[in-house]
Amino acid sequence: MKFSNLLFNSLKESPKEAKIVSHQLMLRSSMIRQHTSGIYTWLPLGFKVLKNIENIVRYNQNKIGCNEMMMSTIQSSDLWKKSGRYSDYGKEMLRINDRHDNELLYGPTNEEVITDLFSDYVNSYKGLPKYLYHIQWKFRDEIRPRFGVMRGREFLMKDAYSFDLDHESAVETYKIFFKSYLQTFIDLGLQPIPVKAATGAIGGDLSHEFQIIAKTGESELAYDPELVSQNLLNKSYEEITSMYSASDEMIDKNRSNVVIGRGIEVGHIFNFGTKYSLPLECYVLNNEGKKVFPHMGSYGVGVSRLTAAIIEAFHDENGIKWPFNISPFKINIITSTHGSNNEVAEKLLEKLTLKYGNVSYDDRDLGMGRKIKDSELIGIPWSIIIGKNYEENKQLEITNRSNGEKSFLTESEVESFKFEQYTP
RNA sequence: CGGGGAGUAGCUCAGUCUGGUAGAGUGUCUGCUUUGGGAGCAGAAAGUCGCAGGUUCGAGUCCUGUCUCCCCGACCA
Repeated sequence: MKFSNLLFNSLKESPKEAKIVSHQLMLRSSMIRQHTSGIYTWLPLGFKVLKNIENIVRYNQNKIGCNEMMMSTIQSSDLWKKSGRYSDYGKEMLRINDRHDNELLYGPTNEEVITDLFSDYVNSYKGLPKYLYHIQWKFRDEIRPRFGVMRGREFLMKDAYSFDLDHESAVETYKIFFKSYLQTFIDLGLQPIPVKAATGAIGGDLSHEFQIIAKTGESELAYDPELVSQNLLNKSYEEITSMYSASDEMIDKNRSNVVIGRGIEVGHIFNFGTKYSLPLECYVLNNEGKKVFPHMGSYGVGVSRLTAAIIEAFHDENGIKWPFNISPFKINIITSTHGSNNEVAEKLLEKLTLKYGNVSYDDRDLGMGRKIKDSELIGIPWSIIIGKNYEENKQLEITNRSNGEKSFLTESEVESFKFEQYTP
C-alpha cells in the first residue's frame, strides 16, 4: 500500500477528549474517528489492526474445535423474556421497535439466541459437546462510555458458547477454553492474568476474567507475582488457578505477598450450567432416551478493546509499537529525495508485499522527518529508508521501531532479512 | 442518574466579563526554495460561532429553552 492511496492524516496534537494514551494515539494515527459517544468509525489503519487481532483470536478458537458462525446483531425480545433477562438487563440493552411495533433489541450478548438455535439442531447426547462462536458487533448502552474503544457502547466481541452433557464435562470444556485464552493473549504479545471473577448478569458458578496489566486499566488487581514470572502455558489449569489473583471488590485486603496493580479486562469466561438451557427448553435425549439439559458456558474476548489494550502495553513517547503480527503494516518503505528512488522503492514494495502481506511505501512528497515521525506514530515495526546511503553505496537503512537499532543492508540482504523476528 | 466542565476553521485554542465587519497557531491548497527528524519564504481557501427562540439599530458575546460532547462516581468485553 502506498501512502498516497491511504486514508490517513496524522495529528500532531491530541484531541482534547482523549485522556489515555491508547485513545490519543488511535486518534492521532487515524485509526478511529468518533461518530458519537462510545461509537466509532474504524478507519483503514484501525480496521487492519482489528482484523489482525480478530484473526489471531479466530485461529485459536478454531484450534480447539470451535465452530465459527455469525448471528445477527438485532434480536427478537421473545427469547429474552423466556430467559428472564429482558427485564434483568435493564437500560444497558438498546431496545428497538420495528414498524409492526414488535420489540427488538440490539444484541449485547447471545446466550439466548445460541441456546434456541442449538436446541433446534442437536437432539441427541451424541451431538455433545459442541462449541460455537462468532465475532460480531455488540451494543451495550453504557452509562458512561470512555477511553475511546476501551469502553465503547458498540464493540466487537468474540463470544463462544459451549454445550456439554453434564457438569463434569462442562468443567473440562471450561478448562480447554481457559488454556486456549492464555494462548490467544500470549499470541497477541500480551501477558494475561487470569482472575477469579464475579459472574454478574451472565450468571453461573465458575468464572474467570483475563486481565492485561496497564496503569490505565479500569480494574484494580491483586495477584501472586508468580503468575507473571512463569510461563503459564506449561502449567495446568489447577496449578494456575491455585495461585492467588483477584480484582476489585473480590480483593482480600489482608493478604500479603501480592502485587497490586491495575488491569484491562480483555476476556471473560463463564460456566453457568443450565441457566439458559432450562428456561429455553433446550434439551437432548441421553442414552436412556431421557431429556437432559446441556450444561453451558460462554467465553468472551473484547476484540475492539484489545486494540487499545495492546497500545497501552506497547507504546513510547513517539507513538505505538505494534507487535509484528498485529501491525497494520509490517514494513514501511521511505524514500527521501523526491522521485529519484521511486523505482527501487516500488520494486521492493512488490517483493516484500508478496512475502509479508501488508507492507507500505510512504511515497508522499514530504520531508524525511515527517515520514519517519508518522511511521513511528503508526507503530510500524520496521522502516526501510532508501536515501543518501542508497545513492552513495547502494545500502538500505533498516530501522527497528522498538529499539531504534539500525542496520545497513543491500537489496538482496533485505530480501532475506528476518523481519518477522521482531518484538515490540 | 448525581456532581463538574465544554461546544468558535480538519486539530489545539483565544475572543464572551464590558454587544459594534470572525481571530491565532497548526494542518490544507498554490508557487518558489528545501530534501536524513513534523524545514523556509510568499500567497490562498476554509467557520450560518451546537441548535431554536428572545432582548437590541446591532448578538460569538446578554436572556430563555434545547441538543451534544467530555470529566469524576455507581454497571460492564
